[in-house]
Amino acid sequence: MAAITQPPSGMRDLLPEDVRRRERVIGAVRQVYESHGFEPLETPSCERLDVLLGKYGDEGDQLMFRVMHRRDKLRSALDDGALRTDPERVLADMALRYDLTVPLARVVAEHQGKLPRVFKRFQIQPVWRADRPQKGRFREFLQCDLDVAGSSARTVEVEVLSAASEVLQRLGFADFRVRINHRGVLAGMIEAAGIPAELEASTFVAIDKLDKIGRDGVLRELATRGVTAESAASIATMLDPVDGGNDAELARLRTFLAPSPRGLAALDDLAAVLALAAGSPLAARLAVDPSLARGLSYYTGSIFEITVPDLAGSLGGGGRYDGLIGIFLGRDVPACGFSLGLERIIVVMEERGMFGGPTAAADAMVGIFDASLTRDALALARELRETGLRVDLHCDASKIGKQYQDADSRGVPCVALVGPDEVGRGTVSLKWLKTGERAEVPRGEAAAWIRQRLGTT
RNA sequence: GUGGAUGUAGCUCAGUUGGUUAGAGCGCCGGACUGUGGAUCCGGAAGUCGGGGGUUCAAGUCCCCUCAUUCACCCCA
Repeated sequence: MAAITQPPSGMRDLLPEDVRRRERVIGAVRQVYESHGFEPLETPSCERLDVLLGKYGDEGDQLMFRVMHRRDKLRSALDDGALRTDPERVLADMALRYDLTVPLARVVAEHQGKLPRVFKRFQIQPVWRADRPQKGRFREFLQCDLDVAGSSARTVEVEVLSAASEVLQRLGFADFRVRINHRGVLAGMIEAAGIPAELEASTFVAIDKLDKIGRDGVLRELATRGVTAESAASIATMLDPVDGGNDAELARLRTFLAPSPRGLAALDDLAAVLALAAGSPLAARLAVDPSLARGLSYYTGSIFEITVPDLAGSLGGGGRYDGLIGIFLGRDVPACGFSLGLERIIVVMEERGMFGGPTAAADAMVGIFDASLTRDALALARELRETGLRVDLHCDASKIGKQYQDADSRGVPCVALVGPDEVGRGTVSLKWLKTGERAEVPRGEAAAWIRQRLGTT
């Protein structure tokens, strides 16, 4: 039986063209993040299990890829009395990181003395989730995170969202929305609707499905989660859409949240963020949406999500998490961040044809006229490379026509060749494949000839 | 983890109520064309029909299991 050569489910090989596309997108992300004054950070792919568990909610704990104990520790774990009741906890001591936010929180706690009081960091690294793959969802994917730890100023929210939306703008997206809500608003809604606090998390989930299952769907969902019909109806009313934009939405919510001081404070918070964003390119994208909930349990304040019409999930999400670092450090440090999902951005860009044609690996290829002239070909390639051109060398002296064909099939725009005649005259024969133009020029002028055409075609 | 759809050549797909040696287009390789790619023509290679089991005289086709892909749910980037 032949070996299975597919990578593990939900994980992918990236062929050269894939890598080039990703690098283009990553380059844009990095450039924008750096332009906002954020510093790079990298952390290990694994974390201790205790660092990760309990930070994301039950679902998150289950979707973590765990790393088993090795050797003797594995053997003794197999003898552990708790093996049957909690095997995943007993058999594993590490897990692949599930996001980049919890590792950041750990780093802030671990290296507090070495980091600036307000730490603005970006991090572009893969994360792993043992989810079932589907469109735009993978088990290994790259997150592009941007966070500020150490400040509760609302400028942080605006900076983080501005950077994320500038990335998308620069990549050519014209139709994304930045949805924004606040955990305090949600808590206030639940309080005002008379739903007991222990149903809060469950209610979040139901509310979050509004755009997918509609108002009636949310009512049904709330009922199955144990919310009374009266409370559910009250919540549904609070979610009804309003005309007139964000100000009207805030005003409307203010009437519902009157009985909840926490809810009103959260509205003030949201209003502050909107006010700071006013007049910026971000402002036109921002949409207050009381149905946005988000499942990760560490969020405490504003929460955000960026969506486009043609993808069910989001291109990115984030929020404020003022309690997470405190779990590691013992005293709370406010923090807020956003994460763009590289794969999802690429899925949409590919579907929309936003990448254009394939890109070539080299600017020119040097052919080998025959085996006796191999050294001359090597020398020519060297000369051209010294001028900064990307130059491929045909690997052998196959038939000349074949060599031209090889160059063309790889998208290399130019072939340079030295045969016996050229050696005698000190020249190079050049051909520009796209136009068919041919020329024989003195060796020293070959690079200029190529460069001139690279710019124009 | 739950549900649906789909697995035939490198790619896209045909393949009749089960019936001889499983086909096409594109791509690939070679030739026509021994100092120049793309066009045309000619020729060629390429398949454990995802894997295993079953039914049958006979299975790419029917049944079961399994694996993979994909879409949706859950949740999320």
